[in-house]
Amino acid sequence: VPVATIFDVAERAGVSIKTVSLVVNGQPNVSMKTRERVMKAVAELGYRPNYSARSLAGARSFLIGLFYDNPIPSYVTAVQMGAVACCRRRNYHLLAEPIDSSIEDVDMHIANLLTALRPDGLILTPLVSDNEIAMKRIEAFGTPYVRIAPGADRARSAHVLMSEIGAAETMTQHLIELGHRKIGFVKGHPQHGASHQRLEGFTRVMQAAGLSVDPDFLVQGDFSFQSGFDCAEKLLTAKSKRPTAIFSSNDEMALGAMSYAHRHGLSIPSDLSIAGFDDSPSAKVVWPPLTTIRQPIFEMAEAAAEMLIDGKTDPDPTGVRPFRVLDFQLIVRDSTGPAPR
Amino acid sequence: VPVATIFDVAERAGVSIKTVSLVVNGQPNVSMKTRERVMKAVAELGYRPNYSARSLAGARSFLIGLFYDNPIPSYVTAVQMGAVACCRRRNYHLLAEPIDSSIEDVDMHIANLLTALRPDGLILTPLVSDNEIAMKRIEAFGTPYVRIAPGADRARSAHVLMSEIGAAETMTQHLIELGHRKIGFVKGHPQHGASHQRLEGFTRVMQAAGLSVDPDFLVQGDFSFQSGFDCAEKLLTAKSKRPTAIFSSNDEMALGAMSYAHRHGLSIPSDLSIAGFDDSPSAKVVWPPLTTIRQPIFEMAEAAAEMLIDGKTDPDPTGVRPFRVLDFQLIVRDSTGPAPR
DNA sequence: CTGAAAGCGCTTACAG
DNA sequence: CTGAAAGCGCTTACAG
Repeated sequence: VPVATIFDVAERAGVSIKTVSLVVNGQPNVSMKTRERVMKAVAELGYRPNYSARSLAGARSFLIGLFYDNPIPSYVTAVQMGAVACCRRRNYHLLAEPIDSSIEDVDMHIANLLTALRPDGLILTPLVSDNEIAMKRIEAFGTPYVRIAPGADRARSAHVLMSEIGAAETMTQHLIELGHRKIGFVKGHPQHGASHQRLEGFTRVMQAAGLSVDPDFLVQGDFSFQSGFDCAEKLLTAKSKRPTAIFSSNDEMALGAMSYAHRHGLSIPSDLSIAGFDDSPSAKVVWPPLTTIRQPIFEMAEAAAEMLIDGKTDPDPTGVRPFRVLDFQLIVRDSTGPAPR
Repeated sequence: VPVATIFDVAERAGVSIKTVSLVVNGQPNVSMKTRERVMKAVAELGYRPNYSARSLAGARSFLIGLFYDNPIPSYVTAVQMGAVACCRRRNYHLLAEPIDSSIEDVDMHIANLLTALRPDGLILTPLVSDNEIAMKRIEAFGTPYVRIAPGADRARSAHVLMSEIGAAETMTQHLIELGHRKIGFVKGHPQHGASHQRLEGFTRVMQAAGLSVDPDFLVQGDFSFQSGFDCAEKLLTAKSKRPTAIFSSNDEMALGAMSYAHRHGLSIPSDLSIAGFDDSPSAKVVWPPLTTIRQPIFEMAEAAAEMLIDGKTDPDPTGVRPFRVLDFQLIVRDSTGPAPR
């Protein structure tokens, strides 16, 4: 199918292709008159610049890569929708790159993508945002990147996050206010830096309230439903001392814990309160609906894409990298209630 | 960052760039000796062909576009993972393009993508796979496309599907075997062609079993959790005659129906059986676990990408378009049981 | 089986 | 404010 090129536009508008290029790219220094003539020709011919040619000739590819490695579909989808929303407004496109960060070929995948496609920027979501190999490779190549919810070493790159600690503190406070004293905590995936912070928030508030954190009440999950189920078993199986509430580092594991409780005849929240983290769509779906923390995932991804496209990723003169902090929100539903007795 | 080009490789291997191009693209007609010399140089320099240059000079962009408009994250993610799996093997990349097919600018989005990025092929998933405007525009441009689960007009394009009718028949049979006679059916999104077929399968088996399909037992949903909730209300509110089982056109609505049942003290499956369609991750998560149909979504997307990359989308001499049929599977869990009384 | 050369559709110094 | 021209890194007839 024949498509209008920059030459066709130039001819129709009676200018050189240079001028067309300036207009199409929104550069200043073109007279109003000329600009209008060009825009008219563009519209009439339905001209759209060829990305490959642009990328080859110029410094931009108009492509943003999104690397993700997160087993939760709702998270992945929300990130993507947010990033695409921004890309659309700016005429960029999004390359979806699922990464298995457990595999060593993260390195090769990334090298491939960078040298072959030359994206203008990269968004890294957990667990990739804490992946040393990935960051090293990207930095060596010099492509700008912004991390979403980095777990550590924040100064290393531009990033967008919410206060994981604050959110965990808020939830813990909520449980304590309901009268819970023995609270079990289900940790997230060990490589997910942000979930260490969630644990920290939990611990801080417990200690501030004068409540000891029993090591038996701290169990290691991996964000999966199954691990939530298993952790609940560990927490609830010791009859002598069992928690009256479980705070899980994400919703998926909270659902697993809930499923365990159901199977063993515990009713929620009268026997056991359960709280999650994420506000995934299933949080509203389960029975009873889950008390959780709303993460502004869509907005975080949107902000990340924006920083990239605006070129706002370099450190300022004092060496500080740009970052954006978005707000979380405690969502109280029916899965948490007053402590029994 | 300086990167090796085809000239660097040619120089190092002592051949012309033409030869390098042939080798890199796996063309025949290069002597074993030359081929090896080139491959060695490629490896030593870490050469990776630039996609923009390739796309501009040649006929291929090595890009596949995935258009989707489906509110269910697990569906979207599965499709994407399947498509990416195939793309990776073949050195293609996936452009993620969420489409709001209710909006009229579907047309412009697609035109933009096609003329600007020149993808080598397009995958359409519901509801885009039944979108007339989208198909017209793509056909006008001449880009190969394959539809996943097209609802109608199958001959129009290459496609991959599973037997929606057969799956619905199987599920309906399952319910009848459990003794259910009054079965409510929750229809899917009206623009989702495949869900018309699910209704057809349901109707067929009901009639074959000599059971009338009460029009009051057919309610219109839109695939959302909320609509499932509302439909359950409609079905269960008439006290005189209420179904003993509900067959929902997707899992999400089945979960909504389940939530309604819970809120109104109906226990599942002893008072009411509920069946879904999809086998989404939440089907295992809810309580009780949901009886459903497993759709091979990942595999369907993988097959679609494969057809595109293999160039197997044109009609054969007799005019038949290629298509692939994958198998569904009935997954019986605890949400369906013997009919009450 | 392999070379030399044109050309894909842009951007961007270099002039004016 | 605008032109003429080089060049980005490939593919692909055209020759041999």
